[in-house]
Amino acid sequence: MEKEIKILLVDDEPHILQFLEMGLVNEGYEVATAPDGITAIGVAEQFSPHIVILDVMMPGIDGFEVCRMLKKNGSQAAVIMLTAKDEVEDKVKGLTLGADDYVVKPFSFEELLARIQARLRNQFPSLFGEVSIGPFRIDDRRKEIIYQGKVLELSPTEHQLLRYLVLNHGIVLSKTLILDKVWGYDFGGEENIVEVYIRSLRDKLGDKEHRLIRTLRGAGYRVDLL
Amino acid sequence: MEKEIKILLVDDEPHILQFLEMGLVNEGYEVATAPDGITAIGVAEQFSPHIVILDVMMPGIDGFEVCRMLKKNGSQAAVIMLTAKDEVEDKVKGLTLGADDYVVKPFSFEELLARIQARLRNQFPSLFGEVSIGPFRIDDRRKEIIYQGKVLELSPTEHQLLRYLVLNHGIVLSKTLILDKVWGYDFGGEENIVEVYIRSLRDKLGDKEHRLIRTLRGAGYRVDLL
DNA sequence: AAGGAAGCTGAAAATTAGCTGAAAGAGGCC
DNA sequence: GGCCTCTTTCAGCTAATTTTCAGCTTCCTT
Repeated sequence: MEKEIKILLVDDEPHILQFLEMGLVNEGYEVATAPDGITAIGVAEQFSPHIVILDVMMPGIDGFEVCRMLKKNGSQAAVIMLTAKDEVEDKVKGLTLGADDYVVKPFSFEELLARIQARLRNQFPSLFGEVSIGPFRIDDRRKEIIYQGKVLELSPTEHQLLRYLVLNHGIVLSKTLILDKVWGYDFGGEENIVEVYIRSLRDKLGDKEHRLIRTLRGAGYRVDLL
Repeated sequence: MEKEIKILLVDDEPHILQFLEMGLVNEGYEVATAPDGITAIGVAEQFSPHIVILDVMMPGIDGFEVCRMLKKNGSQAAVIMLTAKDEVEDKVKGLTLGADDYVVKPFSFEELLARIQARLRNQFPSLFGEVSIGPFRIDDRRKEIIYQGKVLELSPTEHQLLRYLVLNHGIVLSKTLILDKVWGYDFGGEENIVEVYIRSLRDKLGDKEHRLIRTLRGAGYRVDLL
């Protein structure tokens, strides 16, 4: 597996916090959260995140202040601020105070994700770069998986699943584990969905004999690179 | 066997505690237990476990708090939390407080085992590695047993049984014991099933003379490495 | 050598895991 | 709205696996 990228989320609204956290964990990031500025400073010290996502409007210390303090403490983290539509002039203020990027509420999760990745590429290029594993190449930047030189046409879930399987090739992964890692902890559905997606991947990989993605009855699945 | 891996179990229900302890000891782990959070903190300090398995719901200090305190005390341990189905949002909370993984009750023992091993691999890779015993190699990651260089094709039960026999080679194992360890304490069937499976293993190992898996009439079976 | 207990064996019966195709549901987009 | 893709559920199917069982062999005891 690649090195874990750590993100600290700071927002006073538990809803948003939870929503973002689940989404980001699901994307494979290591996530910590804090409900206010003070906590955030403390957590950041121990957690040393690569990225801090900061709500501007918070009770107590506001986002700008947190940002300033982080930088003062020598944090390497890139800071992305979340700001409401009618606080646009804050943008100027924010940039001068060290924030690296902005996302205006309401925003789509995909947009935030894109910003995060853009930042990471700028700030921590070493963490990036596509991985080649056997006949696979995983290009996170392009969100592509290349198999035997050809780009696979995958749905988002298929992509995540295959990525997870390939990065953990040679290891048996139970359906429950896969469900947790790919679908997330709160997924309420049946394990059968894993089977369905495995099938779809096998189809797209031309793995008719189930040699690439092997089934270990009663145990799970394992990718064997040929 | 990885004899020196230490696990601390914390749960207020004696049933569960005992059940898990037996299972884990059986798997070769060194196990300590604690019935509540306070005790757990104390035990952890002396025992310095590699893994702590924590029930979330406990009288007195709850799992989250214990987790936090452990980390504060500089514990290296990975923390796996046990949480009830309807406490799913706790998952989110837990991860931010330092737990490394979750298992949702009710869970199978196998599932917990898989999580433990996954964690160990992440956190203490040096402790890991497949075991070679005589002509056998047991690779738990791949869930494979190699005999004389060839991968054995085993059903789940066959795999467990052979693994248990080989790890305890040289020791006579009674059918009752085997039944308990491989089939579980609640198995209601006949001991004959052990004979049936032993036979199947002998077949697959080419052990026609019963020299590898020896029968000790009235006592049990013993694996003799040649 | 007979009788009985313990273990072996092959096959049948019962159970279950995983596969599959199709259909229903959920969003997003024009 | 209507159309698209993607996700999820579902039920029937298949085949692997587990379990039972009855008859057989082997070994021990007397």
